[in-house]
Amino acid sequence: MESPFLADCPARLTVELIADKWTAVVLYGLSDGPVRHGELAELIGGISRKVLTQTLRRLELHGLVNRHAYAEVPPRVEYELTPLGATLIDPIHMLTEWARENGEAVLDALDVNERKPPRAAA
Amino acid sequence: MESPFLADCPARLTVELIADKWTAVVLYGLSDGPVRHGELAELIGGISRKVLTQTLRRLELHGLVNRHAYAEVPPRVEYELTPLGATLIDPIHMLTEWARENGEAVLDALDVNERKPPRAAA
DNA sequence: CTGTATCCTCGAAGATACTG
DNA sequence: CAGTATCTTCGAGGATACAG
Repeated sequence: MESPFLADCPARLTVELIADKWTAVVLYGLSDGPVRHGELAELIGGISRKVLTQTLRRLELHGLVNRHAYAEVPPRVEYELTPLGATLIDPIHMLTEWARENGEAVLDALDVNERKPPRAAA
Repeated sequence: MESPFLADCPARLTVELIADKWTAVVLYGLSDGPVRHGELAELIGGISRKVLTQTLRRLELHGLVNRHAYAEVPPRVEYELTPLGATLIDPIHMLTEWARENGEAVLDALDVNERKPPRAAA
């Protein structure tokens, strides 16, 4: 009943780890070194503080990100990739590069296909 | 107000294209050549027909997948990657390879971190 | 500055039954 | 076999206000 080739395979884990609106973007935002919470929020743009925190928490939990809170006033908290997290940057870069190269083509296809009624295919 | 480095960049497009529970898996399932609807469902496992169809439709719309319906009885419909869609396989493979190599480490981290109360960090 | 709590919306995804 | 329609559930993510 269960699944053939991917059901419990680790690949699924990774996909689910990244497959939300922000995770990949957050990781990308951390790829140049430690960043503060607010800084990261601005860098990314469009993400709410709550969701950013949630995302970072999950990444921390999964061992991909380290959180370092400085006992200062005002508070300062920096996040950075763990060595494990850093290894995910390459795959993510592949995706962004793909986008840079093929993003236009996707938009074109979208544009063309939207002019045709859904199932009037040739 | 808007965003710094990724807001409208094509990378976001790709992430959003893949960032759902099934898209990457479906693409992966098509990476070996044309597959029939039901075949694909079984191959993936755990996906409902409805969601599979929806996913394929969106991929078709974005120019990543081709749908070929044969006028037979019983009906046969095959899906396959377009050349554009095929270029996405490499990045996706990167992810699955990452998972194969680091999936365990992630689970370990998860395991360790779950024994500590959330914010009692050292 | 950082983080949490609460409320709310919206769409993804599942179950099921039905059509071509 | 392929696909659609309907109903429902569930959680991600946004807004806001507040706390340390």
